[in-house]
Amino acid sequence: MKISEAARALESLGNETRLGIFRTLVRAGLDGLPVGRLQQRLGIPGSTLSHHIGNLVSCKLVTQKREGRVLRCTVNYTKMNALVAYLVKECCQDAGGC
Amino acid sequence: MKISEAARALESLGNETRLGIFRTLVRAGLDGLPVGRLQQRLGIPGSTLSHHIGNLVSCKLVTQKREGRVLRCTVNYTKMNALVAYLVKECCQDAGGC
DNA sequence: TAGTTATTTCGAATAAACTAGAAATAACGA
DNA sequence: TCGTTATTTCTAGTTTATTCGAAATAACTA
Repeated sequence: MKISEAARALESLGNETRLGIFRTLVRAGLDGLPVGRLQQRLGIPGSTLSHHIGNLVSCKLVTQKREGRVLRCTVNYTKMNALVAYLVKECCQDAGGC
Repeated sequence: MKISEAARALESLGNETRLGIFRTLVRAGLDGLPVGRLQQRLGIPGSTLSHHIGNLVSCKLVTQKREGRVLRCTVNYTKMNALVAYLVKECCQDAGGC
């Protein structure tokens, strides 16, 4: 993972509203949640919510799939795990290991 | 860890310059590095570097200790690990487990 | 096709972050 | 105390993010 890609994802999660959306989706698991359900749970105006979800999708932390009238959002666990791994990798390498 | 605290730390890491500083310190391990050494390695103007280090320190991802004329910066591994844990905790809890 | 629900896009106001030069402070050694 | 090195604080210009109402689009149902 490139540093610019990691920074982009961390920046996305570094907004309290987006982190709230993301954490709600993490708890929801593999099935995810429709946008409207997120709106119910979080109480955010639709345009604001859509803007933040778009941000999470654009850096691939969240994926979306249309199901009729509903857009279902799901955490991209592969991306999440890669991001977590990026933060800690090569730890203490310049000092000869932890 | 509160969501506001996690978002604050993620926001800090979500800037490419700061992420570069942080990753350099992660690789440096427990001994960390003086500010000047970071400046040599990263080639950032002093005032900009100081500003970003201050940001990392203010959200406790990095600690500083004066050693004579030099200020040594070290990653707060406890905080780093807590942040990583925050991102993945309660995963799939609303769906009955992963 | 008309109506309804779900969601996005547009637009514009407000707020905040990033950058870096210059000046200030801190700590040491002569 | 003076000079030198290390780092921060000040300041200001520029850029970028956040917010949300209103209007537009998408998909279904009658």
